[in-house]
Amino acid sequence: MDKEITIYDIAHQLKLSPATVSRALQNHPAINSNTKKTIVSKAKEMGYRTNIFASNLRRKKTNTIGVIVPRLNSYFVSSVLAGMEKVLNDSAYNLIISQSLESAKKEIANSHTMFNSRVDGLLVSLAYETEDIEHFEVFIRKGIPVLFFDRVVAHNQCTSIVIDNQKAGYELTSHLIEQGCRRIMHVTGNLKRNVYDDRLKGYRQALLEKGIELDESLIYVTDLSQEAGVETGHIIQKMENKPDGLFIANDFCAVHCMESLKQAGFSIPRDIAVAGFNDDPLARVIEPNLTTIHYPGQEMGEIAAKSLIQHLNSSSGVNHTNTIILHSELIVRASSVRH
Amino acid sequence: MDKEITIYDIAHQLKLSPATVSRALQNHPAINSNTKKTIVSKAKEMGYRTNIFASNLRRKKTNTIGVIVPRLNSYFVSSVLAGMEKVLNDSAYNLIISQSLESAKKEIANSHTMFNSRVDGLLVSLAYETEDIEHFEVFIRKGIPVLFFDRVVAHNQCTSIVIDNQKAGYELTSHLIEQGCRRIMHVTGNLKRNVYDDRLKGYRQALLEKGIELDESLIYVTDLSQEAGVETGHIIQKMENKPDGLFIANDFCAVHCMESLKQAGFSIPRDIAVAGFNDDPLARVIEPNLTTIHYPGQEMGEIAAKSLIQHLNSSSGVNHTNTIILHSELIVRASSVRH
DNA sequence: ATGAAAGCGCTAACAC
DNA sequence: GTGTTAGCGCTTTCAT
Repeated sequence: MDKEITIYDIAHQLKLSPATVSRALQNHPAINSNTKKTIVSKAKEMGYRTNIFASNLRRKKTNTIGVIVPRLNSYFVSSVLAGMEKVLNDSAYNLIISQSLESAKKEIANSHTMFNSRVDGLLVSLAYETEDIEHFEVFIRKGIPVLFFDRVVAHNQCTSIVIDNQKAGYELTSHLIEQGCRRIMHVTGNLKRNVYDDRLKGYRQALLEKGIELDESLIYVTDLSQEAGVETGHIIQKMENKPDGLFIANDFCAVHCMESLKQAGFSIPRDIAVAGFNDDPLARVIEPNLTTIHYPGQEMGEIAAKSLIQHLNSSSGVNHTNTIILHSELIVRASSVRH
Repeated sequence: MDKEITIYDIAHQLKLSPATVSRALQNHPAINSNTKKTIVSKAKEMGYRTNIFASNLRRKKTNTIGVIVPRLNSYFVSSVLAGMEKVLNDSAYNLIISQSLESAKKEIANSHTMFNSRVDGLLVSLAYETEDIEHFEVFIRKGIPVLFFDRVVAHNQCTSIVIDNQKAGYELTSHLIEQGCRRIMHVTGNLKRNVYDDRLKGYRQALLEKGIELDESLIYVTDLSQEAGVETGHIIQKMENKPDGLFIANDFCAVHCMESLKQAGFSIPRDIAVAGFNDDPLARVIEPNLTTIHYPGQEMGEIAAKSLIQHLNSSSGVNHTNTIILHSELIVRASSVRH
C-alpha cells in the first residue's frame, strides 16, 4: 500500500512551489509551458492523483450530480440513466444514483444523502407516493439546481423535462376510437403523478371530442405492476358490459394484462383492442405486437444532463428554461388494428 | 444562498469546543448524552450538514463505492444495480456508476475516474473487449478491494461472484438433447469473457457425454445484439444441414432470433428447439415462451455489495473468499419442449 | 512566471 | 467528559 503522492512531493522533487505544481496540473495559462511539461510528466512518473476531497473542500464544488429515480430496474429508467451517464461522464461529472422504490420516505432519505454529499445538482423523477417536494427546497434555497424529468412537479425554480403526456394519451385514445372502440377502459397509475394524470386527461379529451360518454367505472387506478396487469384481465372477464378497448399507461403492465386476457380466451384486437405506453422492448415481442407511445428515454437522460450542466456553467444562476417537452410518437402495432 | 454552518458555529453558540461537537455528531460514547442532545438539536436548528470532503480528507476514506458495468440499459444489469444500491444505501455508502459500453478503452477511462474519485472499493463486470486487467492493478496495489461480478477474471486478490456458467450451459444443452435435438447450434458472445466461454464448455461437455459429435461450424460467435439474433435466423435459413436445436447465450438475442425464424416459417420447437440465457422478462412473453437459465441479478448485486462491505470492514485487509458461486436454474418453457 | 502563506472544515492524538 | 492543537492536500490571493 504505497503512500499517496501530493503536490508537495512533486514540488519538492522539482524544487518548485506547490502553487506552481497545482497551477501546472490545472493547465493554468500563467505557467511556462516547459515547466508545465516537466511537472505533468513528473506527476505521472510518481503516480500522483489529485485528492479531489482537498480540492472540493477548497473550491466548494464537488463535480458530482445526484440522481433519484423510482426504480433502477425498469427499461425506461435504465435508458434514461444510460443517457445521463454518457453526457455527465464526458463532462467529468460523477453520477451518484439512488432509487426511491416508489416510497416517499425513501425519496426523502435519499435526498438527504444527496444533500450531505453536496451534489452540484440533482436530477429527480418522483416516486408514486411523493406528496410534496418540501425535501427538495433545501437544495433550491442553497442555489443547487434541481431538475425533474418524466415524473415532474411544477416549480418556478426548477426545469422539467417531459413528453406531452396529455397529447400522447389523446392520440392513443383517438386511435382506439378510430379502430371502432366505444367502451375504452383506462388502466393507470397514481394520479398524483403528472404522467398518469395527463394521460388520463388526454383520454378524457379524446372521448369528449368524439362524443363518447365517459364511464368513470372504466378508469382503474393501479400500481401498474405485473400483478395489476393480470388482475385487470380478471376484472375484464367478470365485467358484464365488457370494454372493447384498453389503454394501459405502461407497457409492462399491458403485456401481462394481454397474457391474462389471451389465456381467458379473448382475441386481441378483435374482442378487445389494447394499447400501452413507453415502447418497452416487450411491446415488440408480445403477440400481437403492442400499440404504444414511443418515448425517448436515453434522449431524455441526455437532455436532462446537458440542461443541468448548462445551468451549472451559467454564471447567472438564474433559470430561464422551465419546461422542455420532448417529442413522443404513437406506434401502431397489431394489438389495436381492427380493419 | 445561506452560508454553510460548520461545527465551529455550533461550538461557538453552545460555548463548547469543535471537538466535542464533532464527537457528539458522530455519536461518540465518551460524550455526555445531554451534551449530545443539545448539540444534535442545535445542529438541526442551525441547518448544519457535515462537510464530507473535510471529513474524507481527514479520515482518508470516502464511503463511496464505484461500479463499472458494460451497459446500464439491460435487464440483468439494472437488476444487479438495484440490488447493490439497496445494500450500499443501507450501509451509508454512495454508489458511483459508469458504463464501459463494452469498450476496453472506456472501461480504462472509467477506472481512472473511479481511482481519482478515491472509491473505497470497486465492483466490476468486464466489457466484451477487455483484454487484460492492468487498469485495476493500481487499486489492488493501494489495497482498494476490487470485486468482479458476472463477467469476471481470475485474480488471486479479488473476489468473484458468478453463477456456474458451465453447469448451466451443460444443463441447457442436455435438456435440448433430451428433447431429441442432435444438431444444436450455439450462438454466443466474445469468448474472452468467462460467461460465454464457460457456457460453451458446458455445451461441449453435454455433447461429449451424450456421444454427439461436435460440429465446430455450429458455434457462432456474435455480439449477441438484436441484429445478431436476426442475422442468426437468416443464416439458419440458408444452411443446408439445418440445426434442430439452438442455444443462444442471451435471451435478448434469442428472442430476436426466434422472431426472425418464425417469420421465415420455422415452427418452434418442432423444426427447431430454442433456449436462451438470463430469464429476461422477454422470455416469458415471446411465443412460444423461451426456455432459459434463471439468473439472480438483484441477488448477485446484493451479495457483491455485502461482500465488499464486509471486506472493507475487516481490519485484516486480507481477502479470504475468492469465488462466490450463486445458484442458477434451468427454466423449461415451450420453446424447447418437443414431447 | 513563480512563490509564500492562509485557510477550506473536519478528526484524533494527546492533555487535562 | 471535554478542550487544544495539528494537520489532511489543495487553491488562491497577494507579493515579487
